[in-house]
Amino acid sequence: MLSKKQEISNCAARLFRKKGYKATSMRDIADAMDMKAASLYNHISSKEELFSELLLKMAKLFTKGMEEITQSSLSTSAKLERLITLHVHLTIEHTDAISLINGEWVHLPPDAMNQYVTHRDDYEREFRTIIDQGKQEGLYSDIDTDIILFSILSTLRTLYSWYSKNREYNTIELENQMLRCLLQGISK
Amino acid sequence: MLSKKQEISNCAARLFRKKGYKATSMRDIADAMDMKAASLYNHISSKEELFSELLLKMAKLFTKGMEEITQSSLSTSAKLERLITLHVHLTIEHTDAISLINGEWVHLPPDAMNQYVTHRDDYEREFRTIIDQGKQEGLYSDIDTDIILFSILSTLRTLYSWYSKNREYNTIELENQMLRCLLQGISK
DNA sequence: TTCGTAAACTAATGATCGTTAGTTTTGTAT
DNA sequence: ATACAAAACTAACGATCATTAGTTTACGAA
Repeated sequence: MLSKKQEISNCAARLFRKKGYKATSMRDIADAMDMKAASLYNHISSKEELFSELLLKMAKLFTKGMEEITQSSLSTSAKLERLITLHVHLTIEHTDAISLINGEWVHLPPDAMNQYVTHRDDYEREFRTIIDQGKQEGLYSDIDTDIILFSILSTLRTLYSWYSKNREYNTIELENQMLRCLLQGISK
Repeated sequence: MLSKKQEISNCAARLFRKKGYKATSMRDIADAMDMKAASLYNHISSKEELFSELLLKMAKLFTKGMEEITQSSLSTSAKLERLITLHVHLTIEHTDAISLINGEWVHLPPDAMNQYVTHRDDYEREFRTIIDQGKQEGLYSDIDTDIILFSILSTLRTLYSWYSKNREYNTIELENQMLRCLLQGISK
């Protein structure tokens, strides 16, 4: 069974996603939890912290996943494939919270913002390293690494919105199609 | 020379992008324009309308571009290429306003929301039709059309954020790399 | 049953929001 | 110079916000 705080967190993630952080009031969250706004403060300390914890939790999951991949002895191409499936898995398991990564992170308070941006920059740097390594090994085309990185990440980071409308999609099949689409491209 | 209303609109687009619609106050916009908030109302009628006009203007530009492409006699592959360059051009010319398309559109008031969603759905339907046509012609792989569409659109719709950090990129070269990346994929 | 605490409640505070009313300034055409 | 309108200003409105203080209820342990 989930703790009340966890319930509130899940509830907030859903509302932050639907209406945005600023447009979601504590009263909105309380209504969805069937309580009064003031009662929320028996379980959380502030709206900002509720939000920060959601985003930093996701950032840490990505950092952890990236560490496991970079420290593995997998081939470069296998590492990139693992990165794609990491995004697919985290998207399926944390659909609401992951949606906040794309735009809502700008509302983080300064301290959480710094932590978040550090996680994000580190993640992107490691991602870029893997692509560069693959290019050196002759695996990938000579398109600008930054463009490849941006293209793959923008698709993976938006997957949550597509997945929400297609939840019946088999996880393995979704992984498979994403891998083919992002690696081989759409041309025959 | 730009009208004052146009100046306010550009200014608002920049702030809405940076801080989000809800987090941007009329006083923020006024400060950036070097006036008082109340004075803005000599030129605009409300914050909501200012925002709606920005988003609907972009939606109409995409609808117009799509119409010109679908009504042309170009080959299917050329049509898809033109769609990609359409996104590149609109991104370069309306970087701030286009950024609102991804997440901020949820704050549209009901009437503008209906118009916006209609534009968006029509656009996606036509995009899908072109991809399906290409598959029938044997041009593209048999990956789920929805996944191809989502993958291409998510990249094109996020291009503004990448472009903002790489404005020195030559327009033609950017188009070229996007076309290669989205059509041929990254594998050699 | 009683005690103690966790968690709900009501009520209110100060801040900020979009917007309006009423007034003054600015700039231009006569 | 004068008249007039456009556009700036000050001041304030009602609404809503996150949060706090103080109080009551619910409930398991003794």
